[in-house]
Amino acid sequence: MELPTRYTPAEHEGAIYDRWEKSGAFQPKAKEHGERTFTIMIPPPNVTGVLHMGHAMVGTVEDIVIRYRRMLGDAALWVPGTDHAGIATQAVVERKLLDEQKKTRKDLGRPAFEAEIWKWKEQHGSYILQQLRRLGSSCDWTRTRFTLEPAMSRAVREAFVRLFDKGLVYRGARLVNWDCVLQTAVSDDEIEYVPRKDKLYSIRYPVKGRPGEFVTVATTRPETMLGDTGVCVHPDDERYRAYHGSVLLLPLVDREIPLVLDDGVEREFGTGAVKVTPGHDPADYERGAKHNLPIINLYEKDGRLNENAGPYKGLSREKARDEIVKKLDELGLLAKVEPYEHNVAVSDRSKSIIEPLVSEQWFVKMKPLAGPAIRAMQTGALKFRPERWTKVYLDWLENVRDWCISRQLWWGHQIPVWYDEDGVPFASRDDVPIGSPHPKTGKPIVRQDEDVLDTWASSWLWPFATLGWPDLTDDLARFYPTQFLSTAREIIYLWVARMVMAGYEFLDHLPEDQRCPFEVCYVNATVLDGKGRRMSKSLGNGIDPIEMIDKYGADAVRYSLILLTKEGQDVKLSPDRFEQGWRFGNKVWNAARFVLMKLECARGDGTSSSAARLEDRWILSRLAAVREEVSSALEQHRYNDAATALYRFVWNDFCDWYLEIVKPRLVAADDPTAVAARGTLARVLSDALAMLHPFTPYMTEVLWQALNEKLGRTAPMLISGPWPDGAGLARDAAAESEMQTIQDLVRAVRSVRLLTGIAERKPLAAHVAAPRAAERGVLERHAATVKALAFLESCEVREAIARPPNSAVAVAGALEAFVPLSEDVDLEKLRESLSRRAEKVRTGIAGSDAKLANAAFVERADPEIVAEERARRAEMATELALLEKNVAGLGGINGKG
RNA sequence: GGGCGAUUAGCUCAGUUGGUUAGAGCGCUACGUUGACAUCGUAGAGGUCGUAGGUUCGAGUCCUAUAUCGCCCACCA
Repeated sequence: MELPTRYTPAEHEGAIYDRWEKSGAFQPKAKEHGERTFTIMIPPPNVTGVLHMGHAMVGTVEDIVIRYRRMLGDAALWVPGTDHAGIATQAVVERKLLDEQKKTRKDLGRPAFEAEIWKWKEQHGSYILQQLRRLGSSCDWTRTRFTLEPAMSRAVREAFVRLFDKGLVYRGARLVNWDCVLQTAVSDDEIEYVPRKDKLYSIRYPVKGRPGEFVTVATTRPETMLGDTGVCVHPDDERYRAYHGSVLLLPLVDREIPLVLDDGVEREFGTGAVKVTPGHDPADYERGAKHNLPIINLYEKDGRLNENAGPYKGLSREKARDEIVKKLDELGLLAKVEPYEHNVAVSDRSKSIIEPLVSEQWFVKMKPLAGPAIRAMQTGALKFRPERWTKVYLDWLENVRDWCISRQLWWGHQIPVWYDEDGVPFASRDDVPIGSPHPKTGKPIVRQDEDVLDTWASSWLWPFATLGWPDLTDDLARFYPTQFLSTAREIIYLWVARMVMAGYEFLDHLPEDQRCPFEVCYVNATVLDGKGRRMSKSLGNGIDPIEMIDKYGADAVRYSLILLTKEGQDVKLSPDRFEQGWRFGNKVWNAARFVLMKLECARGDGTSSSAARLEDRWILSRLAAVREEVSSALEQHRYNDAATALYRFVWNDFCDWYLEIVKPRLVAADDPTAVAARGTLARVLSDALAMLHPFTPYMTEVLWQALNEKLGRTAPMLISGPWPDGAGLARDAAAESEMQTIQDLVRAVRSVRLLTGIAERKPLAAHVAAPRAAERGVLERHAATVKALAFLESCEVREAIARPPNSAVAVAGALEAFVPLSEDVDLEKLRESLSRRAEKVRTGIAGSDAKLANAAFVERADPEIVAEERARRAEMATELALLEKNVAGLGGINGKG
């Protein structure tokens, strides 16, 4: 089979992926004694989701890791799946319903609406997983999970009931973050603060019994005054000393509210007097509780004012604000309005302004769960990459607050709590029929709690629920705990920390040191746009990974992402950045194509291990080096270092030098030395493809098949490995050093050509002065190589040579190469170049002298370092002498002399 | 208010425990195409490593301060 000049991803990717999947390669291999398992659980994307660069990044890292472990021979398992994403999904389907049928979910009713969502999920729910396949993700699709499937429900109920029975979950009326659009509570972690230009209103509250006297308060939300039940001032604030113990008259409603002393009040801010609205402000809620102030709830679930707002009942928050400000102004109670910038709490999902309000919700006590998750860090059971996230994780856990887990939604796990006629709750693993007796009170059960659980209350069970928990399945025993989690920093609190808590809390059949759900949490880079901004839908600056895959191929997208991304460091990405990966792929493809063409001439011997020739020894030494580098980088999660090492090896060492050296011999099919070269070629290409496979799986698989076919080898697919074991490979310092001499001379001669304008391929005669016997030997033995690479028709090497008349010269270390010129050539550029080089070397010598002249350095530095410094200094001096001699020699008119 | 990250070539970024004359890709300049690849090759120009101190024989690398940009947490009405 002849490979085409261009690799066309679209022609291969689908077919290769099918073959991998059908072969069962994505599934962990059969269980064997003493096996090592390696498990990754995907961070389940929202079932409504569309693949973005963040997913691509996380997915690429995961796939590199799982492919590497699979090739190493581990029983590797990567479990895929999606998250039902309560609010997000419900919102999508509600919108669709409204658009298509002009109906709300309430029009449909709960069962019909839920059916509608399931229908939507069946149709669209695997979209993002299909996209992950395009990326090459080698997940075990036979185990695809969904956080709302029945098996997950069992796990969720089990977890809830256990917490309920231990008293770690409770129901109570608390001030929660209320999303007025979605009409549900959301947790503290689901809101964000956005800066907003607003107004600060100062309002006069009349003092009872002192006509004409006021206490003035400042607020950004005047409409909440209707819920005020007190005003706080600092006890030492002289301005208000006269009013201590006074009662104020709340304007508009004339409610009597006390002036309360609280040393938590900032005297400098505003007027130093704070209105207290315990029902609608978290800080006021606490102040109110401290001073026993009543709570007044002003709002309906949709954010309109309720009957407690008196004449303003039914108005929206905004409308009420306008009306109230207007009225206060009329009454002369509006003291001041000034522009003010502050942070406003906004719901992550609906982007609507959060209204804090008091309602009955379910909460999880977090403190007891946090302890083991903190210990996991201390015992080393859990590690973050980069390590700095450890602190972020611990800070959150140490200050963790109770978690509001009930949501007033229909899409989710309905809370497994039933109430008797007195409202006494009862948590159950199984459905409880209405009318059956409450196990504690004996009274009939009348209803199930209507709320559903926060999505994270199912996804925190993901690492073990996906393996069958609460049943103690074989899978659970075999694959838990997992080894690696690749994720985004936004969900360290929401998901990562909670999974760790859940692992310790619920897997109590395991010894404590085996409960942590993953060993390493790799926090990925955040992908920014070319201008350094976050990619977001609203900015429209996102780059669609699928579009990039269509254009450049999955391998190029993966490779580019990894090459650009140092461990966890944000990356600015513009579409053209994918070209680097694409170019590299093209290079690999063509190098392999060339090798395969030449292997065709091999007479069955592709495995010769005798690599006596220098270039063979050299490239195998480089291969040994890169193999060690890549393996160690992968083990240490330095993926970009691994990718870079491979890039340099393939492009610079293999293509630029090795292939160029062996090319002439390969072309001459009857050259007996070509056999050894072919053995080397096969070995290097094999190992390089294997090491590249985790990064660029598709192309390497195609080439691997072609290589094996050419060699008559029956090998399994590359996806199954093996990872190169380095057998027979070792660093060869002598070969690397000899090769260095050749490269130095060749580069020097090429440079001379360009600086003197001699055509690159015009044959030249070179006279090389090589005072050192070792270098002389190398150049003599490898004269053919040097001549071919530098396009020399002859290359005479001697210990010393006087510069021939009218010749150009190159200096490389202790080597001098003279090239006699047949025509009149301007040597000025060459002289400048030598001068520049001399200047650089002089700088080096000066630095070196400064060091060596420093007695402290010679005495205190490592003797090895000092010896190296002396050697380096001597080398530089040798080179400088040659440079200076030749600069002077070229000094005449056109260098003739 | 607290914490974290970034600051190195025109651009985007590497630089692993302090130790050569600070690197890569892109871009730029010059030259080059009859056979792996012009999506290529060869050579080259280009940087007082944000600033100021300090530690050290020696600092892009460690410490302190500071500036600018970004992110996270908390949040004062």
